[in-house]
Amino acid sequence: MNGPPEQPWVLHVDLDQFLAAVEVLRRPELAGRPVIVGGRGDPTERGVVSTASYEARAFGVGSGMPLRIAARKCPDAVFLPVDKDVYNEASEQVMATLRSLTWGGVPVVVEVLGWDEAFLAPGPGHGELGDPREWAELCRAAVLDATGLHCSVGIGDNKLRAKIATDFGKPRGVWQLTSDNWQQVMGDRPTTALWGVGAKTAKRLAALGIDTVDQLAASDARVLAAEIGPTMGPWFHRLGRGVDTSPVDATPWVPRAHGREETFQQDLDDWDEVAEAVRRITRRAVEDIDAEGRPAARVGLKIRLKPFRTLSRSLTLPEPTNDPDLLADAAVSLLDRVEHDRPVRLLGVRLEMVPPDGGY
DNA sequence: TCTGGGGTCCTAGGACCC
DNA sequence: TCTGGGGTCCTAGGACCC
Repeated sequence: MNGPPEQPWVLHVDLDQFLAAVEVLRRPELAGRPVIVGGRGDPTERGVVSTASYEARAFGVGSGMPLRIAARKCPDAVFLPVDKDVYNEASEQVMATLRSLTWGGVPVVVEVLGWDEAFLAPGPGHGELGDPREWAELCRAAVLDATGLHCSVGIGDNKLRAKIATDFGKPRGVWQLTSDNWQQVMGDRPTTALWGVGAKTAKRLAALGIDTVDQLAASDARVLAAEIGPTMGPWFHRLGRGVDTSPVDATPWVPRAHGREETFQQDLDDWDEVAEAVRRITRRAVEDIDAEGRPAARVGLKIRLKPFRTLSRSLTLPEPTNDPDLLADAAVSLLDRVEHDRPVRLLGVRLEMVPPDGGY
């Protein structure tokens, strides 16, 4: 089954090694060198790799890897700090370029997925669309021309298939995945090849005798519903068949929450210091909800203890507020619900905002 | 060897109400 | 003496994604 009939094709555009590419763009002398962006750019600190350039990936460096390990694998790499403002700016330039495109005589619909990804579909009332591969190449050329950044494009008959297709096209390529070749391309692959199936879910499915996409597609949806849940079970079953009817939707994304967190270079033993850190991190989170213009309705605390264990605590405020002191007090009060018996490695404060139309 | 920081959505159980 | 059935809200935690 495909997406909605008015969107016969969906494209997924994904920038190649986005953070590293943006850094090379402003420092051309780095071209061809292994570049690793992550943390504060100091591989002796606690932190992980956000993006490694293809040159660095050749040494076995990848996203999520601790910077210290990355430095061991690739000692000659250039380590750079994450510079959000610059990536935001580059991202907006890319998205503006995509929004300016037309297909079938009308503007495309663009759904932004993050810094470096977007879904595209022909807009309502479009005319003849031609070969989507040709259009995908035009799209790649437009992004390169406007920003100097390379991207890959997945073509699908729905969002799910377009998204999965992109990986096969990387880097700097185009790949098409539809109901015609879904089973041939995906059938023998493990369930983790699907968007939304991670290691934990794969293990649960394996316990039901489901290891491959084919087996998931052939499974009994009622059994999955009973074993995994009435919502997730049938959804996984649809994933196995590549079914997705959700439209590409240009409605601007409305954030529901903002959070800040911090991993300490040295674990905190002193719980007065922990409380102080909670206050400091809360104030930073308040900046984000202030920028949004909506007060917080709930406060959540995330705390990682050593040995490695992550806890969360949360509460609903009596009244929504953006008062930094009230929010800091609320966040600190959540510490009372955590045993003070182990050193703290990470603290996070999450503020859930009042919905924009919700009122209160 | 050590495991970031920013998010979203779903589930399950308890409290509470009618 | 036995405590239904439906609904909402709150909290903790799991899983996943980029």
